[in-house]
Amino acid sequence: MAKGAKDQAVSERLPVARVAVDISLAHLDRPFDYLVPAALAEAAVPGCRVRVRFAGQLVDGYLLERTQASEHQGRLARLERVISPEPVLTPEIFDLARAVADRYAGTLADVLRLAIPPRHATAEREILATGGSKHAGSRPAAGPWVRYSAGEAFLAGLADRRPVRAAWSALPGSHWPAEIAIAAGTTAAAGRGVVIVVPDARDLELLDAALSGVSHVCLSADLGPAERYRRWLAARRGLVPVVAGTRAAMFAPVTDLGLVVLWDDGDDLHAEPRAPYPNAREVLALRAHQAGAAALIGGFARTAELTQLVAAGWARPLTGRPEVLRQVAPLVRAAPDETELARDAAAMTARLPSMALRAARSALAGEARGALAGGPVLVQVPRRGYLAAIACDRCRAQARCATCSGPLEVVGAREIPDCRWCGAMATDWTCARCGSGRVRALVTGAARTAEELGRAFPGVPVRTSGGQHVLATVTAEPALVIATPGAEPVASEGYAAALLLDGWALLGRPSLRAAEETLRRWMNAAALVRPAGPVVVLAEASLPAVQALIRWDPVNFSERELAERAELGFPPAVRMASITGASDAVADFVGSVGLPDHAEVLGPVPAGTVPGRNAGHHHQQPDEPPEPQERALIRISRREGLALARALHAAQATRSARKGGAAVRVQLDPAEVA
DNA sequence: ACTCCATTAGAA
DNA sequence: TCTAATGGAGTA
Repeated sequence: MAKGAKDQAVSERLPVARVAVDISLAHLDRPFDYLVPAALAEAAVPGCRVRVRFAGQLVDGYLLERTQASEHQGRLARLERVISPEPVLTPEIFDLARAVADRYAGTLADVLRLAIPPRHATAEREILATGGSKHAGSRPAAGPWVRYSAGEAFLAGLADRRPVRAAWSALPGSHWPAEIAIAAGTTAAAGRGVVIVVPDARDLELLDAALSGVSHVCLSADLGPAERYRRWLAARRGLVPVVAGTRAAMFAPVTDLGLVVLWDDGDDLHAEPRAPYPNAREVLALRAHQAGAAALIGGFARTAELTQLVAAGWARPLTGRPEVLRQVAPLVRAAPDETELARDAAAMTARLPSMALRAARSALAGEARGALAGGPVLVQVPRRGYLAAIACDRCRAQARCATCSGPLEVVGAREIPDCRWCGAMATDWTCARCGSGRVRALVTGAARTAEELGRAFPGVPVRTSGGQHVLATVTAEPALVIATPGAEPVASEGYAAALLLDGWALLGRPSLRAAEETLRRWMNAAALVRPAGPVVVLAEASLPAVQALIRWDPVNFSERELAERAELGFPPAVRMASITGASDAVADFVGSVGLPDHAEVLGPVPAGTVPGRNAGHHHQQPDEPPEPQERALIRISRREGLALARALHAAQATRSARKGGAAVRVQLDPAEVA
């Protein structure tokens, strides 16, 4: 039998390769079989990257397994190339990625793009020299964990390699990176791997320092491709047992995973913005479940989702001992915001409640009779996004868009306000209530607040942290530290006091999560204050979120929150899917889904527009009219969540197979539903 | 994105 | 009856 070069011999051993192609079309979301040429027999190992001809073109893919025979009836094509024999897709990560895709009605290809960093050939060739110390340390002492009721039991579980799962409520003032480092060190000393995920680069820095005694690598988005791949490979090759990082590290391939850790699980940075929009909490919980690993998930506050995991019996509370909490909890007082005084930055210092000013003054100066020295005072102010809201100059009603009733804002130095929801310019705005045509800023930014406060405390240094300039730490010197939520620096010896000025902006948002999110931000700031230090919050004391802060009781608050959402039929008590896109596309798609019984369709309703000048879509004309978007929600019981995801995926498959109509975005558990 | 194949319209 | 044109399905 004469054969051309193309028909060269096929591998004798396991001649068939099952390949997942890197194409994110729902109807192609399954393995395809290829023949392994004899020349590639050695390199074509399970998990390696390959290149194959698919539908006439060369595409990347991952080799899933080698088998003896194929089920496929037709002729098999051959692997074109093995990109490298490095098995980057481990069995654990494959199972996880498949489960995440199924959970979120997405494709394996999309999840693998999030999970596996691009290859860097040079980094792959190097013999690794990693940052962390090489040998596994000995088991660390329980240290701060003795202050938690179940702390020692949890560590004992880690040491015994048991899958203990904790819903962690960190004690205020605790140095949480050290507590995580002890849990990680205990797991590593027991010979198992650890994955730790924190919201941002600043948290990662703190954690990196705390992990100095544990062999680890840090993964974050700001590493270059080479360094990123180098560290990721170090974990994959089993050279380091512990990986710490931001969101993408949730997929890090550590050897013999024994513990997953997620800090501050309510932070929206844990939600991946790319399809299929997985959330780190869900991914890590799924991963711990599949790998038989322990889990440590939580923060100072408690999310309804984590409470749901406790209610389902998946995790157990890990909370501070009551007697310890009584000693360390900040002394919170509420100053009601009756006069809308904080909304008017110009008058803010003049009219700041005397309680807040007194607290700040004595904290800066120290207390004469006690041993307490003066120290820094943390002032939490609204984030930039909330700052630029504007109101009617005469009657102070919030200025709203004439088209869609969205809030108006002024961006940068521009004169004309535009709508934050639909983007329409409000050229001829008049107040709907009093008819005035003039607007004023409701609040100004942190910089302005800093300026105003500085004037009220002459001689006291003012530091600001937020936006582009985030401070990681401040010294124990007396100073005013103005920070936006999430950017609060850690004070080396704790803050002498904290003023929480952004309550109205946070609580007033039209969001299902407004109260929970507000409490989370308050607690994250208040937790940085010295034990039993003063905290003043500008909000009505009777509000549940304020009560929870005063009593430092995130668990009870969250349980009520979850119960309330169960009553209203909101996540996480139920599962929700959102379908977004052009209006006919949404209607079309929803109609084509073979919905499971008891699924409930809400809408579709208008959902703003896609901005026409989006830089990401290069072929869109700048003057193209923005396309009106609609959104439908589908609600179903948690039990049937997987069935719904499967149905949505199937509908996407039908749609992508015969390229019918415009794309729709399918999102499970969207961050905002209200 | 590309190919293959079935179906169908058109012309001998 | 043959052939070219067209659309839809499948992609190994």
